[in-house]
Amino acid sequence: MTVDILGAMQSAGARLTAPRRAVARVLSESHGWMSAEAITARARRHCPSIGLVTVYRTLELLESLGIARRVHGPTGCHGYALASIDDGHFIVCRACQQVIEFEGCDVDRVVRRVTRQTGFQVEAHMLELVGLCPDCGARHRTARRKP
Amino acid sequence: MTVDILGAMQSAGARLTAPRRAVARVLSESHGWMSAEAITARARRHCPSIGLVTVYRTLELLESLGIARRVHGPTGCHGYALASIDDGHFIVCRACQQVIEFEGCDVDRVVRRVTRQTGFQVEAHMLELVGLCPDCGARHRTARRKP
DNA sequence: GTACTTGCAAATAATTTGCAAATAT
DNA sequence: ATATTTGCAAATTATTTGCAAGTAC
Repeated sequence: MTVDILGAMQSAGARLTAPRRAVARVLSESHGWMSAEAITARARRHCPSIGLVTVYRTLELLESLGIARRVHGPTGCHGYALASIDDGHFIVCRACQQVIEFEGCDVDRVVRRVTRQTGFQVEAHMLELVGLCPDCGARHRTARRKP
Repeated sequence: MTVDILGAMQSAGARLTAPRRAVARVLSESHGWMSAEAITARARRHCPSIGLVTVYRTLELLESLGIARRVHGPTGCHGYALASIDDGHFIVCRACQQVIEFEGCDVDRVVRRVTRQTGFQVEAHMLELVGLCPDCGARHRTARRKP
């Protein structure tokens, strides 16, 4: 595990249980975002008794610790992925659900401008890029060449 | 109605029905985002027989025409608001749900950088700012002064 | 007149809550 | 020992679908 999820949970006063370890492991082994359902299925490999509810609760915990973040699709907000960068953002592949995190979103300039123009006091922002990862992009181009 | 929603629907080949007029009117009179449920309730004033399902279908239509856009909250994606600017973005007041649209998000620079760094081919982006509108901000400060 | 729309009821999907049993510390 | 955590079943909330009746054009 790149990020010390277990350590972070422990320092936060949360108990290290088998279900939580399982969710942490699944998330850290995933290179994309996963639905709660998918996480549950995978997590059962390491903790057969785990239920969907516990996964939701663990995700909630990880989210509050800034370790996981929701991935919003145009259809809804149905995914979770690990977030190692503080205030980082995701770029998501629409084909294979791969997620890469990036930091520095240059949004400060916009925030300043919009603050000035609207009088709003901006507290948070949400940025997500969607597209095709290199592999899916290549596959896509190949597919189009010979329809 | 600032934007000619009805005209746009008509040009798209959609029929101008009472329920659709009602939804268009409600959305255009709203200064914030509204849930499908809330839109239905308001729309009944103009079209008493309207049902939630039709509202969802109308919103889907308006969204496909680029006239309405979903508002994503941290908790989910449960709102809709009018979108007059092509490729515009929202700044949302977390207290009163007021929504103001702004354009130009300076995201191009980030997109170019992330494209270079990840090899992703970016097709879309999603940006939303959350904060307090001037009124709610003032109210908030007043409330804190005398707790 | 006909193809598009509507509204209902029911289906599906996503997430949350109550609570007794299990367990990490 | 004890407060936290789990998993189930059931409740909620959000959204979609099938279909007969209604309606804009």
